[in-house]
Amino acid sequence: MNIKEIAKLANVSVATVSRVINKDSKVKSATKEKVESIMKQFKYTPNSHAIRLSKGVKDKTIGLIVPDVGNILFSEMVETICSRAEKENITILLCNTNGDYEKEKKFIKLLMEYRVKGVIYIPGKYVSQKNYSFLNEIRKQNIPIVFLDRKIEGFDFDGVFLDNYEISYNLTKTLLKIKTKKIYFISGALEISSAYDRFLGFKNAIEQNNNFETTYEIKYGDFKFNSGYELGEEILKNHKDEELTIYVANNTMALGFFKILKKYSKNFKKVIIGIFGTSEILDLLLEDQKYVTCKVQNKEIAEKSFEILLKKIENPDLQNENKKYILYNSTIINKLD
Amino acid sequence: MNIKEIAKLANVSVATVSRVINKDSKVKSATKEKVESIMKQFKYTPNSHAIRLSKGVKDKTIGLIVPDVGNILFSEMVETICSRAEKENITILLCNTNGDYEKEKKFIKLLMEYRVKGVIYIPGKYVSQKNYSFLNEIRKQNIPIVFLDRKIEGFDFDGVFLDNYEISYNLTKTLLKIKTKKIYFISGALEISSAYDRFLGFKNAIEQNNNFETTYEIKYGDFKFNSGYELGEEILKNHKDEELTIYVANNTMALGFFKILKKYSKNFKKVIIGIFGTSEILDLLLEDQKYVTCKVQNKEIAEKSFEILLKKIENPDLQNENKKYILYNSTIINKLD
DNA sequence: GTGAAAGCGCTAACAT
DNA sequence: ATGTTAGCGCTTTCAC
Repeated sequence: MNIKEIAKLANVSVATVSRVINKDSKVKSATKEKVESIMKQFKYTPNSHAIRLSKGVKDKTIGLIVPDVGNILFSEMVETICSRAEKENITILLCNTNGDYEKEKKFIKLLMEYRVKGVIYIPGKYVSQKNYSFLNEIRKQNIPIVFLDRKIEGFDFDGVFLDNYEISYNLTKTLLKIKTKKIYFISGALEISSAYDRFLGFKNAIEQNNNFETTYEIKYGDFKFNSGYELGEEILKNHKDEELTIYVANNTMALGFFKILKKYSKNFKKVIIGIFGTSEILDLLLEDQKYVTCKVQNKEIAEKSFEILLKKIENPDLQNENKKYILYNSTIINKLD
Repeated sequence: MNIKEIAKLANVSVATVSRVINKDSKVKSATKEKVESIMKQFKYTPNSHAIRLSKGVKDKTIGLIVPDVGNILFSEMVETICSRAEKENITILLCNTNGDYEKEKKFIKLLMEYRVKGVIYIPGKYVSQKNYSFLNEIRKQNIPIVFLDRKIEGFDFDGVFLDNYEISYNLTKTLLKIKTKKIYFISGALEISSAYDRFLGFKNAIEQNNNFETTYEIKYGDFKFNSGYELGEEILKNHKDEELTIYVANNTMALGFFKILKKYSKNFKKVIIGIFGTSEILDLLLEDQKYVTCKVQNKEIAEKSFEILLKKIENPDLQNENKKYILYNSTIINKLD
């Protein structure tokens, strides 16, 4: 149903219909009502592209692909990007993927169709069996894309990340200052690049810094509260020693771990905790603990990713320049004594 | 710069340029390169509306206006709405306002220009001196709009909210079961409808349920962590009695309050806390406390707002039907003994 | 391999 | 107060 058909049905010209739509000029109220009733009857809604094309409106929109806006880590990134975008009069199409491959693919295609000016992409898991060629397609369209926080192997795009490996390595090294037989590692899914790099940093730090005196055991979680709680319980209920050393790969799981730790804490004389990332609340909870942590610069990397994207949007000639991978390091916060 | 001009500069037809843009058919590589270099040189990017108009693509987008996506309360709402929207193949334009009137106005106008199919609107403060006539304009365009969580006085739109008054009234009533001389109320800005209704429920509960034996003092915060901390300190450092009763109007401020309470807790024998809303982390912190709280159904109201919007989008005839204001009540969680 | 031209659905200037 | 019509910038069929 388009304006022409409405016009015909109402026995008026398209111009009149257009006027009615836009509550514009002086249309006789009789005709106005007739047109409106026809529009209603046929559930007509004007085509936004036609309107905007004829009005000469161009718009700057970018796509923002996020695993889970409900997660405070990402929502802070989204907020940062929104605020910067607003200043540039750039509008944001928000795509929440749940970390799901199919949705990521669907959204990328959608954004291409929308002809967005650029994309900031926080992937979920990278599954090597899956086909990520949709990333090639978007490149062919010359739409700049910047990875944020997590990467997909094998694609040469710009990206801004935490230096997960390095930070985790240093954090573990600090943790090892307290001699322990064993460290439990509560990990995120290793298909997520950040989780993998954190694990790798942890593993290498152990292997390179203690002559293998310390062993470790890894538990696979999903970066969420409950998995910290549940994996924590698995560990706590089976651990007989009065000393416990544990490394939790993100702060949300750490909160879950704390919840269960409270229940079991009487069993342990000494609990040492390493946590990748902290937060105001975590600090509160950790007050009486011995722990090692670091600040996660999520807002900073989000902002940086936007700046890079902006530059690419404004200078399409840079599009095929060398891609930038930027890593943000972070100082270790040592509260071991 | 448009396709025609590019064509002219490259000495080819628009059709050829179009083919180059779309990496489409067999274009001689010489011509292809020539066209591409011209496009690059003039920073040409095709007009998305023209493309989509000619391709016959229609899109369903809605606008989502939020004070602060970085706030977990709202980000959970956003997540809920995103997920539902994705199922309906509806795309979301995210507008982060910072609670700022000017931005709200700007975004509403933007969304009208975009001809979005509908809007979900979480306002910031309602300032009666400001001019909210942009809401009339969007109504004239027949774009359905649903208020979420907070309202603007004087506009007859659909909306879904917590029953802030009722819940707060009940919460306070429960709190009053413990006799106290005075209750401190850490409030949000009263220009925010939810904050105001919570205060009103609190006030009326006190006045109606204790023959005015209990007095109260209100402190004005901004619903954020720091304001719980700072207002908490104001209260704690001046309160001489060993008993303290306090009502915090949202859970984020409650966390801030906890932080400062830890510092002062030795001064008090008995601290009773009322908190509007809770969370997994708050529960953790409250474990050894006497408190009254309630679950805030933020996801539920978000989902409901989407359902209402969807119905309006699908049945434009309902557009001018009676507006719905839906209030979500919540049971009080009583941990006083 | 390339071009000419119709058409996508609307707006807005100009006519009447 | 209403109609006619030339665009808006692109895609796509059909010719060549």
